[in-house]
Parts: sequence; structure tokens; C-alpha cells
Amino acid sequence: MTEPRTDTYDEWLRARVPERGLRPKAAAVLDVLVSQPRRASYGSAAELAQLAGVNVATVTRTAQALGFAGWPALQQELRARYLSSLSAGQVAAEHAGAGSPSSRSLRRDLDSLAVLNRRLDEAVLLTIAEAVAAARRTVVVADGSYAAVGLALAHNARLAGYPVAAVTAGDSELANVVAALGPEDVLIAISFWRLYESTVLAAHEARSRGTRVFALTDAASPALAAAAEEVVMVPAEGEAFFPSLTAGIAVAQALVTQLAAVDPARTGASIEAAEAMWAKFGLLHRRPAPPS
Amino acid sequence: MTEPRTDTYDEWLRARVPERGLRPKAAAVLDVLVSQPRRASYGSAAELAQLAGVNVATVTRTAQALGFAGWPALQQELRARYLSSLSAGQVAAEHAGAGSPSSRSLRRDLDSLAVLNRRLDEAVLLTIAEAVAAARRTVVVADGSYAAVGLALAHNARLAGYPVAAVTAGDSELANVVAALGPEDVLIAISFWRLYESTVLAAHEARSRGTRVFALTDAASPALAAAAEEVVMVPAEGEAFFPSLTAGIAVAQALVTQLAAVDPARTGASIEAAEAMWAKFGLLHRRPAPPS
DNA sequence: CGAATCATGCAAAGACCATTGCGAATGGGC
DNA sequence: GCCCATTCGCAATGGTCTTTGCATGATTCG
Repeated sequence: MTEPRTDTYDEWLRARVPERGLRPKAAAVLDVLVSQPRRASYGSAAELAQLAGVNVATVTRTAQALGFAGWPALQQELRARYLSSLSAGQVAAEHAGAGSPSSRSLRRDLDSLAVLNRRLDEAVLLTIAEAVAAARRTVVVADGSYAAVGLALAHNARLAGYPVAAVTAGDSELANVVAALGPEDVLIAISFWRLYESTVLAAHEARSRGTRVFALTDAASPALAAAAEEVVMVPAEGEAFFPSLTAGIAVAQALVTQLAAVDPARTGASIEAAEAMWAKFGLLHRRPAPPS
Repeated sequence: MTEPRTDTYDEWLRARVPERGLRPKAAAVLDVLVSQPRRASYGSAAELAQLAGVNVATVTRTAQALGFAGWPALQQELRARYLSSLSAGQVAAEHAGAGSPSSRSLRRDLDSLAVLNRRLDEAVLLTIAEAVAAARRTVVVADGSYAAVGLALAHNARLAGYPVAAVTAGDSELANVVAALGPEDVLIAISFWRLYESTVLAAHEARSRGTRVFALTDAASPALAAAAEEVVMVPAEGEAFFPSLTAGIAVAQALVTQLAAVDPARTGASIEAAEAMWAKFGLLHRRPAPPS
């Protein structure tokens, strides 16, 4: 990007990379350092190692490969750079005027999230997380553009070790899935803006089968509220015509985070298994040693 | 509240002081915490003790007097507060302390978005939006949990009247799609945390075919940067193990908003057409009347 | 195809850090 | 003026974190 402040942290870090390039695992560590500066500057080497999927020793060695005495020395530098990148931006934020549609959109999302942060009752999320954790399986129904939220929720919840599936493939699949629901299951209906008929139907049907039903929506629709045990209200007003997914995703993220905290051992094991699988399938791109 | 950031940090800290007041040495410690937040959030208890001219034990006891289990617990809170005070800017961190995992996740997303809002160069989004608007078609490549971002982007962009498709169905489909790309097309690669091999490959292949390539990522990997005309950097640090999608979604949202502004007439017509179609298919749940 | 080099995980060692029990000193109350 | 309560420093203890030696598995070059 054109702004020098953005680059300070990353560029400085990457400039430390020796000519020879970095070993694969060291590159993985570097990626974590760049992408998670907060954690990098506060966390321990062990924490970073877990995040990078490497051994603790590799973190220390990476720090040494970057020209530092060890991890603490590197971390001290990271702190300084990270903090200055934060406070430097502070100044620039002021004179960011009304600006382009994109920046207006961002600002609105920021506001929405602030509102959400203030209003949201965390007890509700806790209830839902515990329900999902206890459920035989969980079905997420999400239609339209909010299918993305449903997918994200299901994906990460599975990563956390819970059988959560998103249904976005249309009414026939939805019907089949709902038909198999029972009292041991949980259904999460995600619907914004205007409610989709099929989502509402599914929620009611599931409720009548004894399934625990939760809803995530932007408008307190009586139709959905009647079917749901709890309704999470999320601001979804977008700058343009489309509703904003940002707040919805944030809630999904919060829910999964809460879910991961219900049974840390289970989640840890699940993530570990997933990592092993990724490695086996060679899915991840570890940076090549000499940057071509 | 003219200076919300200073207030947030010290006011919160001072509010923790018990009724009974503080012992002289404890007050000295508190003064150091307030006046040197940076050192307080990073340093050890011993360092703080020296600064306050007290013994190490007093630091620990002060932390306990403030209602925390010990120094590490207090420090963790200080970090969150201090960083927020640096990054939050217009958004005052309203919510109370550590709280549940879910509320921590929300607060972190809020911070990320604030950072994003400040750092993001809107010119880049404008460039991408115009490229998409001018393209014959646009392909969004997104893997893993970030498939959700890709889907949201593609969905809303289509709604805005542009031929944007997300590829999330695996490598074979990706290969087919990339094979059909040409200089009139645009490819947007979305990849976070660790890059997926296939995403990087697709970006390089597309680039060599003359397709305009853009990237949305949390770590400026040389592998992706080399293939991309512009790289949009997004904070994706999550509270738990998973990366947060929130900032990514916000960028997607901003991009679509910008796209919708390129040719308002086209977008308007497209949305109208979509509405008519929904009505014809009876997809929407218009208002109450609980079924059954 | 074999050997050497290198990277990386494992585990032990060493250092550092936070906490708490104990004792000394100080200040207030009787 | 004496005694008791409170505060704070000292030092020991238990735990955590970083580093490094060693072994193993992978990769490359001959």
C-alpha cells in the first residue's frame, strides 16, 4: 500500500530475512508474526509455535535466523513496531473524510459492530454454545447472502470439534434435513433483511419436533421469534442496498469462540487432527525457501 | 469525553480501587500503571516494582487488592485496555472487562475493524471495483473458512449486476475455471492465515494468462504478492484458534458497495430484476402470519 | 542409489518470574 | 507509654518459559 505506516511492521520484519531465505517452518512462523502482531508481541514462544503449527524450538531458531539473540529479543522489537503502527495510524484516522463508498461502508460496519458490542447479551451466546455442545448435531439454516455466515459458523464449529452442518443448497435438501431432526438436535436459523420463507418454515417445523431452535436476525420478526428459544438481534444495515454481513459474521465468530471454550480439550484435539489432515493432504502453502 | 482514550484506561483502572482505598505503596504502583501503560502491559512485575520503588511482592498484592488473581491477570486486562486505547480511536471501548469468550471475540473484532478502517487504502478498493466492473467476468478463489468471504462477495456482486463467481468446490473445479481465464477477466484470491496451495497456484496461473489478479489476505506473502496487482491486507487475528472472518467480510462488503457505485443504473436495474424474481418464486417471507 | 547435509521435533537444563509465608517496622488507639 | 493491627520487604517455593544438545527423517548432490 502507499501509506508507509502500514508497511512499517511487515516490511521491517521481512527485511530481516537472510539472503538464503527461510526454512519452511520458519516461514510459517514468520507468517504468524506478520498476521497476528498482537499475539506475537504479547504471547509466549509456545503460543506462537502452536499457532504456526511448529515446535517451540523452531520459534526460537527462527528468531535467531532473523538475526536476534532469541525469542525475547525479537519480541521486544515486535512490540515497539506493533505499537507504533497502532498509534501512528491514530493520527491519520482523523483526517479520513466522508470519502468513497467503500470507506463509508467500513465506517458503518464499525459503527454496527460498536452497537452490537454494547447491546449483545453474552448470556444468550453462552446458552446457544452450550446447546450446540450438547447436541447430537446442529443444523444451520441460512439463505441468500447470509449463507456465508452460516457456512462460516458451521465450518469453524466443525473445526472446534462439533457436528455442525450448514444447509444452503435449497429447499429440497432443507426439507430432508429438517425431517431428520429430533429433540437431541439444535437448529440455528440465520436470516436477515427479509426472511426467507423456507427458513421460517424450517424453524417452525424443527420446533414442533422438539429441536432447540435459535435465530440470528436483524429484525424481530414475530414469525421467527415464535419458533425460536432465543433470538439474537444483529444490526445489518449496509451502506448500499445490500445488508451488511459484518455484524453477523462477528456474532458467528463470537459464538464459535464461546463454543471452543466449552470443552477446550475436545476442541484442541479436533484442531490438532485437522492440522494433521491438512498436512497430509498438502493443502497449505508454505513459502518456498528462496523467494523466486 | 473529549479524550475517550485516556479516560478509558485510567478511569477503568481507578474504578477498580476498593472502597477502603489503597495503601501508600499500592498507590505508588497504581500511579506507575496509569502513567506508564506501555511498560505496565509488557513488563514483568519486577520491572514495575522497581519503577514504583517497591518490592515485587507489593505489585502482586496490589493486583490482588484491585480484584485480580494476581499480576498476570491484571496485566492481561491492561493489555487489552491499552491496545484499545491506541487503536480504538473514535470507538470507545464501552464494554466491561474480560468477560466471556464471546464478548472478547466481539471486542477484538471491533478493534480489528478500527485498525482496518484506519489503515485501508480506499484507492485500492476503487481500483479493484473498477476492474471488476470492467471485466468480462470475475472469479473469486477462496478456500477453507474464508470460502464464506468469497461467497458473500460473489453473491452480493452478482446482486449488483456483475458476473462474479466464487470457486470453493475444490481443486478440479478451480483448475477448470482458471483454464478459461483470459486478459479480459479478473481473479480475486482470498486467503488467510496460511495460504492454501491451490489458491496461490491459481493466482500465478491466472496472472500468466494476462488476467488481472487481486489478493485479499492477512499476511503479505511474497508468493501471493508476486502474482497480484494489488494486495489488500486485512487483520484476521481471532480470539480463539480460528482466524476471524469479520474484517475480511467488512472488506468484501466495502468492495461491493464501491462496485455498486460504479454504475448505479446497472446495479439498480439488477436489484430490481432480482426482487421481481424473488417475488415470482415466493422466496421471501413477507411479514407475519405465522404459518400453521 | 547412496551418502551427506540440513531442518525439525523431542526433551532436558537452566533461568526467570510470580506468589506466599514470615518477620520487622510503623502508626494508631487506649 | 504500651500494645495491637496493618503494611511492606525478604526469601523460599513452585511453575513456566527459553534455549540447546541430540536424534530422526527428509532432501539434495554426486
